[in-house]
Amino acid sequence: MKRERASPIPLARLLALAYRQLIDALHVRLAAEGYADVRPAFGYVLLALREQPGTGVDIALLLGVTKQAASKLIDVMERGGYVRRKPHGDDARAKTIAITARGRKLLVAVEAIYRGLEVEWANVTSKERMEALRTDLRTIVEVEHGGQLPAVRPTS
Amino acid sequence: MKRERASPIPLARLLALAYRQLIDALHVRLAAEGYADVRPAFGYVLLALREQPGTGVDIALLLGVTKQAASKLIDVMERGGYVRRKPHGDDARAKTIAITARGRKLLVAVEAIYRGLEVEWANVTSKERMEALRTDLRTIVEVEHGGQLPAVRPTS
DNA sequence: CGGATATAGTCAAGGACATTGACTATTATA
DNA sequence: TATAATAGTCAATGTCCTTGACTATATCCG
Repeated sequence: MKRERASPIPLARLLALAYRQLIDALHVRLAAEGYADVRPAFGYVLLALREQPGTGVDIALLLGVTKQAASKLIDVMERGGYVRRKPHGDDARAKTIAITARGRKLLVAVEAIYRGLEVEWANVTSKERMEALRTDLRTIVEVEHGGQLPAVRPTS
Repeated sequence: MKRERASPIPLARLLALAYRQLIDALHVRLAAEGYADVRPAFGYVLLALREQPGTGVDIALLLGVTKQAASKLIDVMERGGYVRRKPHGDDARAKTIAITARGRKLLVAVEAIYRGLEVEWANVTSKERMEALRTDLRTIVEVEHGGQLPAVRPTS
């Protein structure tokens, strides 16, 4: 016990490290399953499109980036076969971006990997503590944003 | 209760949102105190240099980036007056990077802000839950890295 | 000892990924 | 129906990181 007094590890650092750990492990395992071209933002987009298709602007708002950035991301996702652009029925300016079968398969793979990772985490704490972690983080984020989960903005 | 069954919010998303929330609030408050030029990586560097000076390579390893990237960051931090480069006593190739008085003041300000933010978080959960959060995150990260906290790599 | 090799730091070029700005086509408004 | 707002794209730029190349100094080892 040299000097435990110095400085507790900043919570921000712990959050960053835990996040990176999760994301890095996810992408390692995805690559092993044949999804080597997946970028972190893909998941957020596909999760939104799983329920129903959306426009480029929808996705820009979802991610909290400009529509130009969203457009480029969709380019990449479309090249990878995860989404498809189609003409929009009601609005000739807009395009409908829809998830593809491959996109849905990716989501299923991601969810399986996340389940595995969360089990691993629960093994070093406990099922209850992991539940509390999830609940508390959600509460904290929602309170700050008036009960709604905000856009993601994965990086910074 | 429409469809609660759909999909639980991924833990990764909660971690990312909580992290951003903390970092964004920190920088807003720092700017209000006259530290508008502070970048997220500053804190990690200053925290390491608070105990003792280090070299550029030390900082590159700390951040998990190349020494070129570290060098540029140090340029910025030196321009801001938070660190100072000095010739290294023992090694004429190396330079000693030391924290300045302004750097120390910034750390004190950061810590005060973090304390305030963690109190705010504890107000929406509880002191005990926040303690558990910190403990569990630390455990999870340490277990994955053999009992040691790894480098930061803030973004990605 | 002294030549091969490793290391600290920097400069330069390029890449990844975002931004702002400008533009077209279409839709909504007044 | 003129005017303003909106969806999408292209181009240029900015930030921050990387790889590659280089100099100066330190260390290793035959």
